[in-house]
Amino acid sequence: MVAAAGNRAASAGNPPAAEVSEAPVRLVVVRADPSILHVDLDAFFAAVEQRDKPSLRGKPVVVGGIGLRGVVSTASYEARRYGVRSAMSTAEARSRCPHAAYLGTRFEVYRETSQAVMAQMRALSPLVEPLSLDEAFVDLAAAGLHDLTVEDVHAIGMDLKEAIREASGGLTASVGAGTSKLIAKIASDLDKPDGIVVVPAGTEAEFLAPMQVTVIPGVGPATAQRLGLIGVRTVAELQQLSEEELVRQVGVAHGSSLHRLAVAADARAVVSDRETKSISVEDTFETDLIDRSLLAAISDRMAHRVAERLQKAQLSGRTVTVKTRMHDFTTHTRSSTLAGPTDDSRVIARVARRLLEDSDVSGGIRLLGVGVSSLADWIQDDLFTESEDVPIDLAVLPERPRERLTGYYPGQDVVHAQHGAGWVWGSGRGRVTVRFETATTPAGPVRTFAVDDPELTRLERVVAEEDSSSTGTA
DNA sequence: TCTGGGGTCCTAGGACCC
DNA sequence: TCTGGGGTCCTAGGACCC
Repeated sequence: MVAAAGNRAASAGNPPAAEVSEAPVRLVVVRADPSILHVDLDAFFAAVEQRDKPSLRGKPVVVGGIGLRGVVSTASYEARRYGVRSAMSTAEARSRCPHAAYLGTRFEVYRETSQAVMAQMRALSPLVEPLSLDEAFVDLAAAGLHDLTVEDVHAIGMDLKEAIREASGGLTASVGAGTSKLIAKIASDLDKPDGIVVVPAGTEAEFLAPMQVTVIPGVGPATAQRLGLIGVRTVAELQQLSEEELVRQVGVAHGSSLHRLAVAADARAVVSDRETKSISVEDTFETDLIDRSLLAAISDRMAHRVAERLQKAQLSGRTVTVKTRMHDFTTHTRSSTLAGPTDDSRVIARVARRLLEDSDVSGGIRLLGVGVSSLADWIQDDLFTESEDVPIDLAVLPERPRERLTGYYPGQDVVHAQHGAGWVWGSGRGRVTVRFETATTPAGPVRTFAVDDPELTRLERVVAEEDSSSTGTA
C-alpha cells in the first residue's frame, strides 16, 4: 500500500524501503458479511445550529457563505423542501426560501461535535475511517465481530445511532451497511434522514443494477455525460460494458476501477489515520481584485496561515502553490518545489509572492489561494543540529562550477539544489540552513542563519550574480 | 440574483538521467 | 554515430467529494 509508506519515506532524500509490488488483482475478495458501516450525520451543520438555538428547530436553516458570493454548505430538511441544496449560491437559496435563517459556519463547534460522534464509533470498533466531519466508515470485522447476519448488523447500527444521538445532543445519523465501502456508502443514502439500510451479502450486484451510474462515488457530471453518450445511464448498463471500452471512455485508472465497482467488486480496506497530503488556504473576494500590492499582502497573510497550520500539525512541505481564479471562473495554479521542506511563513510567503508575480492578474481575480504540498513529517532536524559557527569564505563562491547552481531561483531562498545535488538548504523556525559546497569540498560545512541575517542576503546576492553571469556567458 | 473552502486522485507533457 | 526506452520528478489542469 502506498499509504503505508509514510511521510518520511515519501520525502526527498529518504527513499522508501523496497515495497512489495502487488500483482494485478483479478479476483476481488469481498467479505462474506455486511460488516462495513457507513455513518452519515443528517444535515450536520444545520442540525448543530438547530441543536444550539432551539428557536430554529423545525424551521428552514441554511448554513454557509452569507456574503455576495457565498454558497450553501448545508440546508436543513425544512429548507430542502424549498429546493435549497448544498453548493447552491446563497443568493439563489434566498430567492427560493427567503424566510429561512441564514447562518455562517462555526467550524470549531462542528469539529467538537464531530469528535464526540467519532468517539462513539471508535468505542464500537478500533477501525474507523473519517471521510469528513460528518461521515465515517466503521469496520466491524476489526472489532472481532464475524459471521454477522443482517439482523445482527441492524441491531448494532441502531445502537450506534442511539449512542450518537446521546453523545451529540440529539443529532441523527443515517447508517448503511454492506460487504464493502461502496455498498455501505450507497446504502446510507437510501433512507435519510435517521435511517438504516443493511444490504445482505451476495445481493450487491442486483442492489446496484437499477441505480443511476451517478450513485457510484467518483462518477460526477463529466463522467456521467461521457457514459451517457454511449447509452449508459444505469449501473446495469455499466455492468454490460467491457473494461477496455470503459478505459477508452474515461481513462485507465477510472475505467478499471469503475469496471469493478459496477459489479460491487470492491475490496478497499477501511483505513484509519490517513495522511495529510496538502494544506491550503483560499479566499474568494466580494469583488474582483486587480491591485498587485494588495494581492501580495493578502498572499503574505495566507502564507502565514498555511505555515501556522503546518506547524500545528508538525508538518513541513516542499511545494508551494498559488491559485488564482479569474472573473470567468477559469482557474490557474503556479507551483514551485523547494530543495528542502519548510514550515516557515517567510519562506512560503516569498515563494508565493514570486509565483503570484508570474500570474496574470490584469483582468482582476475573484479568488486567491496559497497551499503547500509534498509534505514531510520532519523538518530536517539533522541540518539544524549540525555545527553552527563554521566560518564561511564567500570568496570561494565564484569558483564554484556552473552545474552546482542548477535550480537556483533568484528571489527565492538562498541556493536551491535539485535532487540533492549542489547546495542543500532547509528552513523552518525562522532559520535557513545552508550546506556549502565547493569544487574541492563536495560536502562542505553547514551553517544556519536567521532568515533576516544580512549575511544571508549578501550570500544570496553573490550567488544570484554568479548565476546570472554564468547564464549570460553560457 | 451564478458558482465556497478544504481536500484527494489522475493525466499528460517535458526535463533529465541511465 | 544514431536511435530509443524506462523511470522519476516537476508542473498544470481537471474531475470529484463533502
